[in-house]
Amino acid sequence: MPQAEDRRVRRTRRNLAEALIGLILQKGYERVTVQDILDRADVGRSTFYAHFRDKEALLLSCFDGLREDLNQQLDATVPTAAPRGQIPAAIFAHAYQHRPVYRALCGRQGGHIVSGHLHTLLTRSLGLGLAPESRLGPASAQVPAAVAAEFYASALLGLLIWWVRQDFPHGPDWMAGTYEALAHPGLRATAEMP
Amino acid sequence: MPQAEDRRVRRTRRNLAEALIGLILQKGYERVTVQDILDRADVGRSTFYAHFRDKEALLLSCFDGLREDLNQQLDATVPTAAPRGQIPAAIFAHAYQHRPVYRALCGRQGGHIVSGHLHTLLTRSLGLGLAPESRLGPASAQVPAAVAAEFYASALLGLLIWWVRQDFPHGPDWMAGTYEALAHPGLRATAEMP
DNA sequence: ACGTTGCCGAACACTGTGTTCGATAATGGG
DNA sequence: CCCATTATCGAACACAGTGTTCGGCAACGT
Repeated sequence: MPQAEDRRVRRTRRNLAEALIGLILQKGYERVTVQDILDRADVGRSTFYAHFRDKEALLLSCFDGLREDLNQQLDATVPTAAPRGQIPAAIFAHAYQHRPVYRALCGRQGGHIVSGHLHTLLTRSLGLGLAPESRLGPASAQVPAAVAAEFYASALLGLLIWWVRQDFPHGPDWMAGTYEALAHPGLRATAEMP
Repeated sequence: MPQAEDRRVRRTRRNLAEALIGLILQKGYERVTVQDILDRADVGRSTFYAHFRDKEALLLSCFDGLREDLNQQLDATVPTAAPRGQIPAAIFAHAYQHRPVYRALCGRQGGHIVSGHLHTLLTRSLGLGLAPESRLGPASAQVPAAVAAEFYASALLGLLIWWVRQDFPHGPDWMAGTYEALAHPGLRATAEMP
């Protein structure tokens, strides 16, 4: 039983991923060509296509790496059935830990592909603990859970991307706190009354 | 002095725009080729490039059309220096009026290009009446205006795109109300107390 | 009616994509 | 340590789409 897989495979995939990320930062995802990746990673053309259908598949594999790592981190901090307040903080912390990758995937130069997948991911995560129909927000109106999830996920993703593109001008805790303050002003006012 | 421009020019541009929008709905922006547009619009290749640098330029010209119309509508309803609460409602109303175009530009098939520009537009609009540094939200924490604008703009855009992609399951007023309820739960709770 | 201007259409060079295949060399199990 | 396996290389190829050029024709507005 092999320990994980052929060493050459790991090497190739890692080289390709690193090459792509570096190139995105240099010239932007759209302008990166498969040939660029090949040259930078020093990998043969046929080899590339043996691993990935196209440029986008490679990009998504990078994203998947991050995603797994994030899930692992979430499961670690909160063993089972977590209260959902943890998620935003975990996201910001994770992004801060992996600044270079996030810069490439969510930065100005990154394509919008990853942002889209992140959006889906966040919407699912935030909408997880919500009944299909229920009043939302600390206060009044009857807002369907799906809509609320959409609202909060978009807002969170907006802050995250803004943060990345401004090159992390604040700490992850500050960002998480700010998000909470904007998302649940009522709660915050109560909880932090001097 | 010509009334606007050569009739042929208007015809060509209109045909191209309509062809693009139709094709986006059919096969998605990415898959649309310049040749597709040419065939559908029944316009010569060289003519296309006499008007637009590439596919994206045509797309942006469509977006610009919408944008101007929206601004005009905003200026109409609120003559000068409007309170910013009107903007979300105006956006939802505008989208509802131009459902077909919004479906193409912000729908699942639309590229992410327009969404990006819309995001910029909304962030600017919502951040307009805010001092560079100030406490935000009805309650506590000291949130910079730029961050708050980012938050609200992303949330609004998220709801808008969700709405379009669900094929407008609610009225524009309901959407605007829901947005307000989620964005300013404190205000809502006060304003709508029975 | 006329000068101007936009349109056509076919040809062209060019860039990038994705596939194929035989030869070579690294790998991990026995 | 050896060997069967398997990943990689590299070069060639067909293909799709892009953006440009230019002469002739037709529609336009005045």
